[in-house]
Amino acid sequence: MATIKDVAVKAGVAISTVSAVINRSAPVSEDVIARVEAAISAIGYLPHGAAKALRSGNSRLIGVILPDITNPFFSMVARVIETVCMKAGYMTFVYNTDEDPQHEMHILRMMRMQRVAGMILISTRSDAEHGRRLMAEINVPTVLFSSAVPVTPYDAITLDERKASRLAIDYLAGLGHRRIGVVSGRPLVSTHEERLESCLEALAAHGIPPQPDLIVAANFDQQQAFEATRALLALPDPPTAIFAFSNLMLIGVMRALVTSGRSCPRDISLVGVGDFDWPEIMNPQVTVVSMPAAQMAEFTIATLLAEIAGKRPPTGKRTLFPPELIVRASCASAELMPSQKRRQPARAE
Amino acid sequence: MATIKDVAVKAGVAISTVSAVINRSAPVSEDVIARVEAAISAIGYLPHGAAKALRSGNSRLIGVILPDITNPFFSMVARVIETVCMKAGYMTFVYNTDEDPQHEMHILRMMRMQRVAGMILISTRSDAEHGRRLMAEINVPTVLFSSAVPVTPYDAITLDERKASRLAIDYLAGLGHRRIGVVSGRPLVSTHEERLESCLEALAAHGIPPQPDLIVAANFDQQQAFEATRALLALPDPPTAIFAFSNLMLIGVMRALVTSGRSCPRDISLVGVGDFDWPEIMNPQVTVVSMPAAQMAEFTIATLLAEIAGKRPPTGKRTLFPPELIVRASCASAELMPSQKRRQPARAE
DNA sequence: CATCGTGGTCGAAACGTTTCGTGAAAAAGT
DNA sequence: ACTTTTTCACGAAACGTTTCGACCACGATG
Repeated sequence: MATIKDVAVKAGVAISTVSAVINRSAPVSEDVIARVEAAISAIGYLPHGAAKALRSGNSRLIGVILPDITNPFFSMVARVIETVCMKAGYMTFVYNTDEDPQHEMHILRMMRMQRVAGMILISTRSDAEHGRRLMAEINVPTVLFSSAVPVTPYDAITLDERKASRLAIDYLAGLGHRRIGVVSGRPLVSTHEERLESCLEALAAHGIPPQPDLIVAANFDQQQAFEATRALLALPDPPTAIFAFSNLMLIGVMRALVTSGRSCPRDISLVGVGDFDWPEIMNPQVTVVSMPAAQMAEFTIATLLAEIAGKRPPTGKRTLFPPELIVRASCASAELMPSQKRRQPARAE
Repeated sequence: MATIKDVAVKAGVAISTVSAVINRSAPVSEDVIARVEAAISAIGYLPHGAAKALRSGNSRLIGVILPDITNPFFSMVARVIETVCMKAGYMTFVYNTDEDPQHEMHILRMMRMQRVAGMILISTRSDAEHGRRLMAEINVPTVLFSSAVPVTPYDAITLDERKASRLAIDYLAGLGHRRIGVVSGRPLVSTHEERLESCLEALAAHGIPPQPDLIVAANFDQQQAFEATRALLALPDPPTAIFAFSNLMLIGVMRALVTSGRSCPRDISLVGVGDFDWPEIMNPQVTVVSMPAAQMAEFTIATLLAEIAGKRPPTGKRTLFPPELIVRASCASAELMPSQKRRQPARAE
């Protein structure tokens, strides 16, 4: 491979001069610029990223750590980040954790070895102990997305989780539902904790006491949501509506409904959080609490870039974005439902 | 940040000795190993990736270039690659091209600046001119996935595209369909060209002459497939079945059906290529030609890793994987369809 | 006329590793 | 007891850049 030295001899100038024209870091005469550029394209020179990074102490690399790129929400976020970063002259490493804290630590280590200039961390555990281990491992500008880890000095960008729950529960309760199943996420994840807490508050506000048997945790996992819903439906007095904490879990719930021969919204109503790209092709078209995902992603990467540039120091603050209820066809009034007596408990299995 | 030198002084040994214990690249006494390891964890030393890469000439980086990570097919492939690479001690750069050749070239350049050890290139244009430009830019072990560029020395892993078309057309023709719409991809992409060619062959084998007005190209794009389908449905004599060349385009077709008030499979039958994760929640559940995506991805990365390790030189050969027809509920016998006379042409717009 | 920038160029040091040749000490062979 | 081999540790060079101080020529300033 050609090096900067080859360019220098070909153009008949010093190495440092070539560097100056490449980076426009010092004044160079028109004449020399032309010669150097000619030499560069003549021998097909491409700077060596690692050498640049080593010497300049700036890798121009950004790490993105997320639960699962297979989830359309995260892949969309990753694309936004990639695009913005590329424009700013940064490359991105995107890595999946599957929400496994140990794996997450490993990835963090790899990113630090690459001396990333900054990181975006999505949806990790958020208990204090994990927070401390995280902080020990991170010492690079970082912003948290879609989750809030306590006791960190890092900025966080999230949905207004409490409002999201309220939107869903108010809607369902407004339709007359009193037995509302909640397919929640994973304990210790802030998204889960906050949504769950305000779910209970919203239910209470409608005079509905906590019904522990209707609240199941499915770890933000599609298959677990499927199984949890099967269990919910097998209850002697099953819920008339279900609120699922994520898009993938909503899919799990829907699969459980078709497997059990339930029709939505005739037999049961459904609300999820997180929208889908093509709701028209789903059966039924689901009512969801949507989030301004693209804007959130843009704000996140802008915050990180500003912090890296040293323009804005980390404030440790949290920025909330407002959710929105999108009503489609997966909910019906509780009064219009066929009486629960008429329906048999799901066949034993 | 701590350097290897700090470790060396802390452990009271030479720098080269520390390097030897980190990389197990030379015999070191138990005693010294212990001292060095203690020093490493004491000061929290992490090797500097760029320095390693620069000196050793091995970045341990692999580039993955794909059209769009948002497409579930590609995100799944990316995950498989990430996992396998991580086990082999490589990190991955995943980048989106949106099938834009110019952007693709730019990404290629960035990857070469990072001195990636190898690349996986997915679904690019495959005409000879682009192939030449590509070859000028690439000089690193590479394997092509899901597309074949002619005149390259690189291995390619693809579906057996001809069989995929045959499976779909045989099935549809077997149901009695004679007017079969084809929502194809993008000219110059091998996947498109081969599928289209064998579509025509398969149609001919069933005594169906080419019907140019029923064949539309939608660039593998969901929205374009939507529009193309609208046009197809507005034809005086619309098709009774549609074959879409990709998962996303199939979604576009389905959206067009919904928007036009067509019911599938009553009014029109549908086959796509590429399966969906949760077909149960779709309306209707689609019949598709599926591909063994995970196995293909594993084979691809294994091939690349072997080539990087120098175990297997690039053969320039192409490996085909067999597609499979998965029959679900989106196709009906042409004879059972309401007569086409009874149906009005789609309302003008 | 002496002095002071200033635009343009250069050479060399440094970034944090790996690698290779050297050599001392210990182990093995005669 | 003397060589030969093996084992372990070391020092220094090199990887391809950036960056900084030095230098020179030249026009501007006092």
